[in-house]
Amino acid sequence: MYIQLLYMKELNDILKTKANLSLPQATVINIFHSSIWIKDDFLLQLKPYDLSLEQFNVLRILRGQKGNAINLQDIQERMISKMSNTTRLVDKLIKKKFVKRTICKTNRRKVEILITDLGLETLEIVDPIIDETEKNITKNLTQEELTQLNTLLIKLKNK
Amino acid sequence: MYIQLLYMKELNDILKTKANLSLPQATVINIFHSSIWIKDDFLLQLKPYDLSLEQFNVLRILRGQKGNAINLQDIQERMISKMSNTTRLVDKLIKKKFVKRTICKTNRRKVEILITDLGLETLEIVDPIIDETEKNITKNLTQEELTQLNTLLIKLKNK
DNA sequence: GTACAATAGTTGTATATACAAATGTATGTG
DNA sequence: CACATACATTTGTATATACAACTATTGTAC
Repeated sequence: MYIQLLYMKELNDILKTKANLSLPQATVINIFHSSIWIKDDFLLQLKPYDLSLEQFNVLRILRGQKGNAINLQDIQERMISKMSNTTRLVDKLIKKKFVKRTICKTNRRKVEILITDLGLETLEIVDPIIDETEKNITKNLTQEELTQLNTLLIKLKNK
Repeated sequence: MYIQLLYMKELNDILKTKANLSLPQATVINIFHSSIWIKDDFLLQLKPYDLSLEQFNVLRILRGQKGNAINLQDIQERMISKMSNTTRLVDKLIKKKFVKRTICKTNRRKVEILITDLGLETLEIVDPIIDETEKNITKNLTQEELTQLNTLLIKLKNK
């Protein structure tokens, strides 16, 4: 009885979820699944450091400024997902003492964000972990296949 | 002055975001960007019908049951992202009168979810819009390229 | 210089999601 | 049949995100 139920369920899965998918549908689903799969892996790695994926990314953006401050708009442009509320994301990084915020002297509407030493030190620890995760995630594909995948994804978006 | 600033900014973008990316890094970023790009498009299309992407997906899962009820666990297994709290997602669909919930007679721990006529009618309207969106999203790639992309994405995840 | 629009961020509110604990129900063991 | 355990869902709480309204500052036109 149990075995039959299991069999029915698997059959169902195949019928309901795998079959009948058009190529556009399958593509969309596969991209979603890949993205979620990768994101979950990253979050797992970042969790011990109390960083969300986007917080980690913003820290890297700030480090990329090499000591120069950067304002919120410019951060937003470089973010992976253009989420509304970079203010509050930065608030959280401030609370953790990973960044500092000062008001721009030449234009007081602007805010200048700068990574702290603690932020830099944290990146030093987390970076290799993320590198390793990225390598691990892509390890099933050869260099050529990865290049191909990137080419296809870029072509997908750009008319 | 303006032109120079713009130039500097673009140069920066190239240096900071495009260059120096390893193949694994580029792959991860491209998958994220594709996913976000597609999701935003879907959300835009679904917005007039007050449906989130996952709500729409659950409605389609329920329709796939062809009149049979399905419990929360089984819904969850078929969802795109295994988000915690299918209860509350279903609550929202109930509030919109798209689904009904009853307690399973043979196992009262379980809950049986069934799509309503209103839910089915809404799907009839939204389905072609989503189909069109999917086709539009994938229109830059040929059939062979889409097949290739799917093959690579599947290979990426499956060891 | 006053008035108006544009810019840069912030705050409020609603909804979404993650995670843990709690509730209620069913099942297996002695 | 009392007990522990497993199961299916719900609830509580914290955080994340989306969107709109708001504040403060700057630029521009007259």
